[in-house]
This record gives sequence, C-alpha cells and structure tokens, in this order.
Amino acid sequence: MEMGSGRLGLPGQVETMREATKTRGKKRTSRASGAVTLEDVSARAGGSAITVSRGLQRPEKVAPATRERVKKAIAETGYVPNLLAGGLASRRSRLIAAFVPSLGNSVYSETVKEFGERLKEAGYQILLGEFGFDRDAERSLLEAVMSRRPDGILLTGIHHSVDCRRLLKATGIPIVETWDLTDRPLDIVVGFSHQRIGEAVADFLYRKNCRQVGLLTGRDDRAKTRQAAMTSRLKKLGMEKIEVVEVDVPTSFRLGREGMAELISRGFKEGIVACSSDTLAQGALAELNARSIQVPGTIGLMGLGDQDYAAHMHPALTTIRFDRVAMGRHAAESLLKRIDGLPVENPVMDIGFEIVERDSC
Amino acid sequence: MEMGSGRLGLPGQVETMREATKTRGKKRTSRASGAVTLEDVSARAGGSAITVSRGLQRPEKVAPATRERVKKAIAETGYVPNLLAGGLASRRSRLIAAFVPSLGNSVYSETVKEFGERLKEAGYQILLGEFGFDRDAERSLLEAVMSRRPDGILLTGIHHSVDCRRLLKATGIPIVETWDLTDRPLDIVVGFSHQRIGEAVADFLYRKNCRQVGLLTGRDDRAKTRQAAMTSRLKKLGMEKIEVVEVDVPTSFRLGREGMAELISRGFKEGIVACSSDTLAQGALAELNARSIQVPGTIGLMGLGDQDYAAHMHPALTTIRFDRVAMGRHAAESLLKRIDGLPVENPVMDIGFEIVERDSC
DNA sequence: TTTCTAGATGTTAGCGCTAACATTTTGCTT
DNA sequence: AAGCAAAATGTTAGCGCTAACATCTAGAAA
Repeated sequence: MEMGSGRLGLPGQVETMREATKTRGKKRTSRASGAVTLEDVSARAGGSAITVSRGLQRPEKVAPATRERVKKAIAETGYVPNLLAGGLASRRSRLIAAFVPSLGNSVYSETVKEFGERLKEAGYQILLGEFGFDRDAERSLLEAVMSRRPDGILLTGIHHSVDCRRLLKATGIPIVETWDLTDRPLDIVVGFSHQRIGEAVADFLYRKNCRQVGLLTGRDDRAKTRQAAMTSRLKKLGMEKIEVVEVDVPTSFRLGREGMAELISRGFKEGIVACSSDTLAQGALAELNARSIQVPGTIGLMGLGDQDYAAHMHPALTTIRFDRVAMGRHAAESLLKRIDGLPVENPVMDIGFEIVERDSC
Repeated sequence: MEMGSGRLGLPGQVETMREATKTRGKKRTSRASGAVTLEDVSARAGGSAITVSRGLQRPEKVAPATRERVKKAIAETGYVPNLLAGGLASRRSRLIAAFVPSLGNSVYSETVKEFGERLKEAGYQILLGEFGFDRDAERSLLEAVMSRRPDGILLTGIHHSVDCRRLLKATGIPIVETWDLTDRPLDIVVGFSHQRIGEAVADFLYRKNCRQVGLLTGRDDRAKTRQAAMTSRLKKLGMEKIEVVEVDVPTSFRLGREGMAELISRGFKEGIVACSSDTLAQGALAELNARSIQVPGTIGLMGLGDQDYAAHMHPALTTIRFDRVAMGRHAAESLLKRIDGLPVENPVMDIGFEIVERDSC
C-alpha cells in the first residue's frame, strides 16, 4: 500500500491515518502543522509513540520484530522526524555550527568539508556561518547561531572579540578552534603555528640566498603573525631588503596581480616574493607572465596552502602545505569526544606544516 | 548591574534570577536545560513571558516603555532565544535550506552568499547542503534537512531524482530552483538557458572562423545540455571538426590542464577550446604555457562563468557571464514572497547571459 | 458620567518530541 | 509452578516558546 509515500503529510492526504489517530491519543487541534507525527506512525505500527522514537533513536532498545513494524510504518506514512521538537525535548539539537572566514574560498572549505562528513556520520548537521574577517558582524551572527542551540562549535582562527569570547565561554558548548595554535584555547584547538611558518619561510629564503625578499600578504591576524615572525627572523639573518605589500582579505587572483604590479613599481626587480595564499601567487604569476618576467629566473614565487592547483601551475608553485583535511578530521573527532563527555587527550593539537619546494622559486 | 551578561545562563550563575522565578511560573524541573528562558526575562522585566516574546518578535505590539524594560531585562540576563522552541510553537523555523553542488567552488558560493544576505535581513538563517552532483546522497541529505523543517529551499539545478521531486513537492515548502531554466519548475525557478548558451557559443566560434573546435567539459547535466546544443548547432553550420574531452565534476585546474593535454594528444593543434568553467580554462592555459603554445595565436581559450579572476588572467579570458549575484537576489526575493503568501509575478525568471570577449580567443 | 473602542497585556493550551519513571512481558532458574 | 531479573513497552510530564483567545486599561465619544 502506497500512501503518501515520501511526504511530510499534507492535510487531506493521510486521511485514513488521521482517523486512526483520532481514536487514540489526543485529537488534532488547529495548531497542529498537519504533518505526519510520531503519533501517526505509532498508530499504524500498533504501539506507542515512544516505541517509534526508540526504534529510530536507539534501535537496540527495541525488539527486532517491533523494529521492523516501525520501519514499515515510517516508510508507509512518509514520516520525517521533527528535530525542532526532538531537539527541544532532548536538549540536543544535533547541529554543529561552523564558522569560516569566507565561503567559496576553497582553502577553508576543505577543512569544513571533512569536518562535516565526520560529524554527519555521527548524526550531526553543520550550520555554516561566514565569520572571522568582519569583527562587527561576529556578535550578531553568533547570537543568531546560538539561538539554534548547537551541540558544538567550530571556529576558524583564535582571535575573537571580547564579547564573543565571553558568550562562547559562558555557554559551555564544546568548541574547537582551528587554523591556528594557542596555549589557552577556549576549549580545544587544532592547527599550526603561524609564527613558525614565518620563521621557516625566512630560513628558506635565506638558504635560497635571494637578492631581495618581497612579501605579498593579506591583512588578517594569521598573516600578520607570519609577517612579523618572518621579517624579524630575516633581519636577524642580515637580510634587510624586504618589500611588503598588504592587500585586503579574502585574498584573490586580482589582488595578487595588482600586488605584484605594486611591488614592481616600488622597484622590486629580482628575488623571491612570498605570498600569503596560493591564490595571491597565482595572480602574481599572471602579472609576471604579462610582463614577460622569467619565473623563477628573475623573480621567484612562493604561495601558502598547497591548494590542489599549486602542483599543476606552470611553473609548479613552491608553497607551504598543512594537512587541512586532517585538521578537519581531528577537529571533528575531538569535538565529538567532548560532546560525548569523553576525555580529549590533546586539547592543543599541532598538525604541523612543511615547505613544498617546486619550480617557482 | 552586570549579571551573567552575554551568557546562556549556566546553572548556578543566575541564581538570583532562578529564585525570582520560583515564586511565579512553575518551578524548574530536572529536565530544564538551565539556560535563561523567557520566563526569567519576564520575571526581571516585570511582565509575562508572552509580552517579552512580543517585544522581541513584534515590537510594534508592545508599549514603548515596556519595550525598553524588556530590552533591558534581556541584556541583563543575557537571554538568547531558543529557536527550537520558537520554531516548534510557531511552525516557522526561520531556516532556509540551500543546496549547492560543491562548497568551496566560488562560482556557486557567490549566488548563495547574496541569497543568504537577503534572507538574513528578513530574519532567516541558511542551512547549507552539498547536493547535486551525487544523486545517491540526495535523498538522505534532503531528509536530514527536512527534519529541521525549513521555511524554504534553494536548489541548484533543475534535475532531481524522482524520489526527491516527490518529497519536495509533497511538503508544500516554497522552493526556488536556480542555475537553469525550465517551463515546469517545482515552484519557482531563477536561472538561464544552457541550451541557448550552447548555441551562442557555437555561433561565436563560427564567427571566429576557427579551424577546429575543442570542448573541455564537465560531466554534469547542465554542461551536457550546453554540449548537445553547441555540437548540434556547429554541425548545422557545417563545422564538423569537434574534439570533446569530458572530465569529472566539480571541475578543477588540474582537470583543465590534463584535459588540454589530452586534447593535444588527440591531435588538436590550432583552433579554439571552449571550457565548461573558468577553472578548467585556467588549467588549460597552464598546459599551453608549459608547452609554449601561443594563446590566442595558436590555440584560443574560452571559459564559462566570468569569475573574478577571468578578467585578470594573462591573456584575459573570454568567457560567458551571467549575473550570479542577481540570481541570488531574485531567488531570495521570490522565495520571501512565496513564504509570505504574496504572489510571485514571475515564477520562471531568465537572468540571461552574455559572451564577454577578451583576449584569449 | 457612562459607553465604547483600540491598544496593551495576560492566560491557556498546545507544537512534536523524549527523559524519567512505571509497568508488563519474556525467558530463565530453581 | 513459582520466582526473578532482564528486556520490552508504556505513561506522564515537560522542553521553551507562541497562537488564539480573554481580559484589562486608557482615552475618546456620547
């Protein structure tokens, strides 16, 4: 019998079920949404609502035969659980909020994607928010998200407004911070050290013995940390000729191209330009190509992120790799442990990084 | 008095309020979450819960003085509404589900971003799902999303499994389909004609009088529509030398480079290669650069999407532009009208497209 | 003054689900 | 056959909010 299969139950289309329900349970009031409820399913399966609920949430608590009847009744009625009600009753929304600086920047989405997939397996859904580059919007976004009562939160970065820190700490919701490292995380942090990246880049450039160092960098907290570490290290090594061009975030191809032009207009002729993202490096390369400047012959290029295209560029891009997928995986695993009340062995996790030397410098 | 400011109210930190509550309303049971509720706020503001609710949802229904008291009490208690409860009671979740083929593909995120911003202004939040390229995952994702009882749905594309179509239609939830066009939308459609793009590209290539046509295309529905329209039109125009390379979706730089190599290995020497995305064209360009093949001199290139970098590539990419932001805006506006029960004057909206001729062919 | 009305506020009863406890059934032992 | 623990199922009472209706208040009109 194919009735209302796959529907949330529009009024008038589940009439026989409705009749059945009237004889048991309380009757429908004007406030009901008209959708198929647990009550409807249990009427059909011949049991009580809680049994159906258990059949769905903890099948092991229900006899196999009952489980089958419930499954059948659900399929026949086209029941789709109402997680607003379920979340309210159980105080578990099965929702995890994830904040990224910019959607559509694939560098962040890889981490979130992995994170989301892990959590999906555990029965959670991701509520995505754009967050991090605009301090002003954070508070209102955070409140909007908190009103959904997420069971956990993923943040990109460790720098948050005082306001947000307080709200976050007060809630007691498990939190993972990512993409950076700190001794004093809000809760858990999975990331890598931008300080050490800056130093490593300085050492790398020093070893390369390049004439001049260019830095094409975004104006965000993490880039600034790297910039400071790199310039200070370079100075310590005796390399003083550093030309810095800052661009807005999120970084883009266009900004990379314009930034490279700016660098050249400031007299940058020979050396290596370190870019704060692979996208920026891609744009910079276009500018160099347009000017017929040899890469890496005259000017070398370095990116950050080792995005999927970096290895395939011409010349292949030297860049810094960190395992964004592993970061997402660890973030998910730690958060799940915290949610389940299990101990998190390592609340500060460094996933490290490596310089991937290719052909661009 | 600064009490629990900005917190959802951890037990023991809102003690005075808790006491106040006990004397009115019902007392806390073991099931309560411990968070500040409307009850707590109303106790402090000196009114009933419904008044606070109204102060928040329909401020115009409340006297200005009361409004102020409510506002103050909310700030003092750090109340954050519970939309699980609110949504359950009002049967409005204030959640809009948006499905995109791939997160992190900026071509889709621009539309969704604009869509989300419009809806945020109207008090909605976006629940994002990855959807569209993997038919098998659609049903379960859709069910997971439906269980949050979204007030509206945005879909990318018009091709959905029979299963999903049925589920979607049955719910009666307002739906916008985007990125394509059809006479028979599920509800509302805002997009452009891939058929006509294919034809326009064919005409363009014919006018260019190129020796040979290459097609580097993703294996998705929309790309296939364009491909069919283009090849059929080209044949009608008497151009039979068409070399087609299909790649997986989502398209990428790497696939573009590999696809170009494949095209060349199949004997493609001179002509124009139309790519089914700007990303693919970028990768193709890298391959041509690596082989020192002149662009557009020997081989010309054409993209699709006019992404932000297209105009800044070297050579600047000839591509097809459609207003992705406008698409998002229209989608949001139409959906809001439908949600509010207002008439949608144009349920099938064509945002058009144009070929942007630059330097790459 | 009374009467009426609109506006402001309050009361009641759920929304659909699940925690917590209560009861019944089952399968086993003695 | 009785007794008992474990498994299965059921009952009750909310979760925190808002729709719908009820009541109250202030100010205008008669």
